[in-house]
Amino acid sequence: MARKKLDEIRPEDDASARRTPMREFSRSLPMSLLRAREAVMRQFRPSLRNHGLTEQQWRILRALTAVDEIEVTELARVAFLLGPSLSRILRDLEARALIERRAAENDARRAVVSISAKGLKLIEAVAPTSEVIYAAITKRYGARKLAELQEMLGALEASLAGMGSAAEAEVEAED
Amino acid sequence: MARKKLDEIRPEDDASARRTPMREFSRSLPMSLLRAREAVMRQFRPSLRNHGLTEQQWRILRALTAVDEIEVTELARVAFLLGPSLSRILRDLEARALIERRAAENDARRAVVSISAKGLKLIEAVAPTSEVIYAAITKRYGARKLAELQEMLGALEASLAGMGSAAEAEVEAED
DNA sequence: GGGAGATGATTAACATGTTAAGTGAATTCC
DNA sequence: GGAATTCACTTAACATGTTAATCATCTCCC
Repeated sequence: MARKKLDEIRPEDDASARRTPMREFSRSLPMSLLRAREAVMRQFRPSLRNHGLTEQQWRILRALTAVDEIEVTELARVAFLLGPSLSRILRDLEARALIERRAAENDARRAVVSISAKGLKLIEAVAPTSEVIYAAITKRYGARKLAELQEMLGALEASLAGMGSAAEAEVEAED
Repeated sequence: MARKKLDEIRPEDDASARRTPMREFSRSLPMSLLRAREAVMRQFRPSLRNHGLTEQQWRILRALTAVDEIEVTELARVAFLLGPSLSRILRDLEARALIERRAAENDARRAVVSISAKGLKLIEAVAPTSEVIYAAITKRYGARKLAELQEMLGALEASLAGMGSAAEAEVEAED
């Protein structure tokens, strides 16, 4: 139960002595992506917060400015939110009169959402600051490098798109 | 209030007609990072779930296998979790006897955490599948390209590290 | 045209993200 | 050496992530 104290082993021996060989934790791909995204979002969050918006609310309003109206399912795909999150947020945004919602013409199951005039006004108040931040990031990191990074991220997403979960064998083995 | 109907305008006119010029939403850096990370985590989540672990619980146990024991604050830094999240998760992991906790010797404020034998056993049960998945991702995307991507992500994080929020001027203006 | 299954959206339940406030212990500094 | 401050951690409160279940509609097919 009790494991070796730090002063009984040299730090370099630590990993090899006890562990299943694994990649250094902090260098795993999920952690790299998480830290990079957090570093970026940390720049934007204060400005959004000043305008009473969360990151996800901003994503939704932002997506709505690009279309006249859109069905909820399609909005979820575009804003990259799961249905339940989107349901809650739309309820709140509608209560704040930032969006409008109506039923689809030919299918009572579907709902169609659009941004309101008030929502557009809010977007226009936030957008300039967001652009300034984005420009600052681009300048710091380099426009070319940024484009290359985005291309590589898109390629990663694409290469994993058709990858059936490698855990499937394990699932079956434990059923 | 009412905005143009889709059949009253041509789709190409839509954006330029109403919007503050902004980057195409789906190509923004935060969205690219979010989608890429989700594509990766989608591969791992089923396996973790089979073992009753969330992604964050796994991160914590994983980090604990690399050290003998560690203070909570340092663990938060390594596992990239905020204090409140970590507090809750440690409480749960302790209740499941996957970790052990004690007070620091010279400072009653600090808590020191370590993984238990049961926790180690769980890690060793999950690790092989995780490695298989990681290997599959690496093969699909390319080992060299993956290394390059991680390097670029690290550089992005580093270049933004010292960047005071660009929203500061805005904050002061609205106070 | 009606019942079985599929579909779109919401609700439920639990875990985490995020900021602010609280608590107890150590440090500072006069 | 004690009040004020700082520090480590926890709680609180609210928003979102995640999976499962529910509900209403729609489609298909007999």
